[in-house]
Amino acid sequence: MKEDQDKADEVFGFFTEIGIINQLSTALFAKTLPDGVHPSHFSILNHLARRGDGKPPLRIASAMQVTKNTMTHSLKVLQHKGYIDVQPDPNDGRGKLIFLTETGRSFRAEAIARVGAMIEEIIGEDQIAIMRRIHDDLKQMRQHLDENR
Amino acid sequence: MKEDQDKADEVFGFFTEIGIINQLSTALFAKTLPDGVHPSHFSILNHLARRGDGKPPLRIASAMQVTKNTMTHSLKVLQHKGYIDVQPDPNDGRGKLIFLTETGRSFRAEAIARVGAMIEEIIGEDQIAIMRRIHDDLKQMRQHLDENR
DNA sequence: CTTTACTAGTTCTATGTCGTACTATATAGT
DNA sequence: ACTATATAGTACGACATAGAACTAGTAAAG
Repeated sequence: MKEDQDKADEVFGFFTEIGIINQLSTALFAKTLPDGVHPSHFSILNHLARRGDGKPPLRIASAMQVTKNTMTHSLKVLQHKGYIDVQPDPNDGRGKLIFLTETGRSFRAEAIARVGAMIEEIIGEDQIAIMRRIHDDLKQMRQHLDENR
Repeated sequence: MKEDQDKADEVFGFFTEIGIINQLSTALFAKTLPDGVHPSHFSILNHLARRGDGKPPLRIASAMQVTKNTMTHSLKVLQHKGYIDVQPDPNDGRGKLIFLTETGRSFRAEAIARVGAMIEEIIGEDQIAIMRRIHDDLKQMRQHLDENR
């Protein structure tokens, strides 16, 4: 019983640490982004730019690990800001396809530049070393949680 | 320039992984808690039980890494559920002190039991090993971010 | 074909969190 | 003592996110 408690404490402490790091990095990121754009919204633009646009919302939602409800909302915001273009899927009457606009691409470029500058300022050699050291372990942990949810 | 881009990608990828792990673990945790109690609310009860109650909201807020606004809201919920007791601070006319009720303590005990069972089911030797391996690095990263926000 | 089951997206509602502004009390500077 | 500044907590509004119920279109079974 005592050991169970210790184990629970260890697990709890670990995920608490993860949560705090996530909170701090997200806040830092949000402060850096222009025009009050939320990190999750930037992530969508970034995903579309890197992996290619013209994808349906549901695909993007699963890639971003959010529900489709959230994606509907986020896309509405991005569309209203003129960063994306929403078109019907010609092959599926229910579906839609999301495209980056030129405005969206240049916004992303500017955001990347700002974030890059922030990273230069805050993330040093030590932090990069930590990231490299634990990256594989984190990936494995993520996969395990993903498979057991 | 190319190297800057690579570095930014690496940093971005790292925090993305952290974010996903946080999201998955929080969701898992939330599903396990009884009575629809939010993880952050459980954390408050847990904190009071472990570190001792009779503390002012602001102290709890800084320990939980949330703003005092959020703490006001969370405490209102916990008070409404009868898990905590809010009393004026006799030494400070502005302040309040938060105490766990018996209901709150037994709720926490039940939650601990459920979470413990969930952990037994999902977190194996490999995961514990990962946690131990990277714990110090995570702590260091958290401290660095905390000092540079 | 027709019916049934599934999938894509939206709407509505609820909730946790934060930012800003505010009140009330406490402390420091003069 | 008095004034200025700081601190504890609250009120209000904004927003990202999730769950449940719903619409519309697709696919599979008979």
